[in-house]
Amino acid sequence: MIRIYNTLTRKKEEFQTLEPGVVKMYVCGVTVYNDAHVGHAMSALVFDIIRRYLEYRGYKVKHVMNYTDVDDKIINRARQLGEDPLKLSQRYIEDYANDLRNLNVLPPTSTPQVSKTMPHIIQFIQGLIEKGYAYAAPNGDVYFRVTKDDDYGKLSGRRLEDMQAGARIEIGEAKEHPMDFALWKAAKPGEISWDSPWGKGRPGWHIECSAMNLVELGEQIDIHGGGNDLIFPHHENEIAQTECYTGKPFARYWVHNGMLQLGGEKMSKSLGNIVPIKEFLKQRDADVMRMLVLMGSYRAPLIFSDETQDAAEKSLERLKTALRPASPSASGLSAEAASALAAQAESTKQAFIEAMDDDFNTPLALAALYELVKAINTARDNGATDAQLQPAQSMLRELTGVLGLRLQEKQGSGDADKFIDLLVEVRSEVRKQKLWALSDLIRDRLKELGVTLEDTKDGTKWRWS
RNA sequence: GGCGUCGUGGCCAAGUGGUAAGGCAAGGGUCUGCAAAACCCUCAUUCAGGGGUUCGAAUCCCCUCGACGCCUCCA
Repeated sequence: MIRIYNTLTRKKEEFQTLEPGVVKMYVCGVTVYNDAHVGHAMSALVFDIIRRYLEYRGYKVKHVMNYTDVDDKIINRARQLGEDPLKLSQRYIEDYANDLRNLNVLPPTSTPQVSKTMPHIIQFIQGLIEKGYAYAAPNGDVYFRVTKDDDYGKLSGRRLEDMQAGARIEIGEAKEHPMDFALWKAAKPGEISWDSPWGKGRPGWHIECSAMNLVELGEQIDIHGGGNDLIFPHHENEIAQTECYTGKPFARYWVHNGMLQLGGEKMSKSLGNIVPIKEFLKQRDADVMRMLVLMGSYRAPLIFSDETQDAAEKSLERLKTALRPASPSASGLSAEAASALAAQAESTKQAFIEAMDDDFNTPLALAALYELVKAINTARDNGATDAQLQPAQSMLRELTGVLGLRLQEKQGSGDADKFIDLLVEVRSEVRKQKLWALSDLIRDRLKELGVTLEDTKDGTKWRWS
């Protein structure tokens, strides 16, 4: 039985889907106006891992991730660049999709865009007005009437009175209540706009997700996800809109990932302390970013530093060692030892599932994998053949695959490999003559070039590092 | 000011009532010409601090201190 922490109830709950065997999952994507950073990557990775695990457990997952392609920031950026806003956002949509691909994130089953959902958004707003949950102001804006929604604030645990106490709220003249929020914004001169019953304009931020959910997944969904910075106001307002419109509970489980921290602060575009995904991938393998996410709880802040990245990289190395082949001169394992290894593979799988079932406890799941790593390496040291290692290694591949790790050995560039082979061969001759200084020089210099040599009783092995 | 999350060894981190997982780093050992990798051993009487509940608390309650997120766009 899978248990998931639900932000709405602040508790772990048993996971039961609306429809047996099918998970409807909606995850808030990004606003596309510049390069996505590793904080976005964290969120994408968290929900990719959740999706992969649910699929592993036999669910069919409908994974919807939206693109906000109509927004103030996009309009401003487009104006700066003298570019059409929708062309600009389209460019960044492709760019982000590419970043996700490079991070080995499975493509969502659907990626709706605001600009392509306009009729549904307008219809949604119309419906809210008809039911008295929204009103059109004289200036052409349409607002949601928070006072009409009895349980407004239930997701973030706020009360309207508390929020009014906040000093930073400005009372818009057109609003009935200071916390009323825009469903539709009247167009300013020269701005991109769409026709509506309330004049030319564009949707407010929150309504798009309500509308896309309805179009893509229906009135009720299983999982609604996103970063915990979206809990208020975005998801709060989404619940309000959708539940007032449909009269039904919206999402069963609200799942929020913690923020990625750089230098003790949240990484965000507005703070400017960002590391773009592309920059990260120039320095490190995609697995490193994923490992970083796996090493901590998805709900907790993730510390992004050179130290944590190094640790993630080393941990990956450790997983990879277990996948290396047996010694060619292996004498074979006793039947007893071989079956012990098979037993370890099975118990690791059970422990892995148990850990992941408990709110996707990836650190605990990794601990289970390291047990298998140790068992495999010990078996190899004790003379296991490839055939004997294979079942356990397949299990390790299977489980790390569920987490989305590729665990590929580093590749060199182009034709270098055969020259390294040659160099290693020459060095072996040098070693036979016990010319240690020369042979160590070759090893050290290759190390500097990113090639690690290991002298074993089966000869010298090398790999890119 | 309000709401929320949280504070576990040098670093990352699991554990939410039964006596501290795991990874990285570090030290010692086996192996090696020396390394590397692997394997073995060591590494928190203690869980921010102070009270309380309990036979028993890192885990529950209260207080204090501190960090982070949200209350404005934000994954």
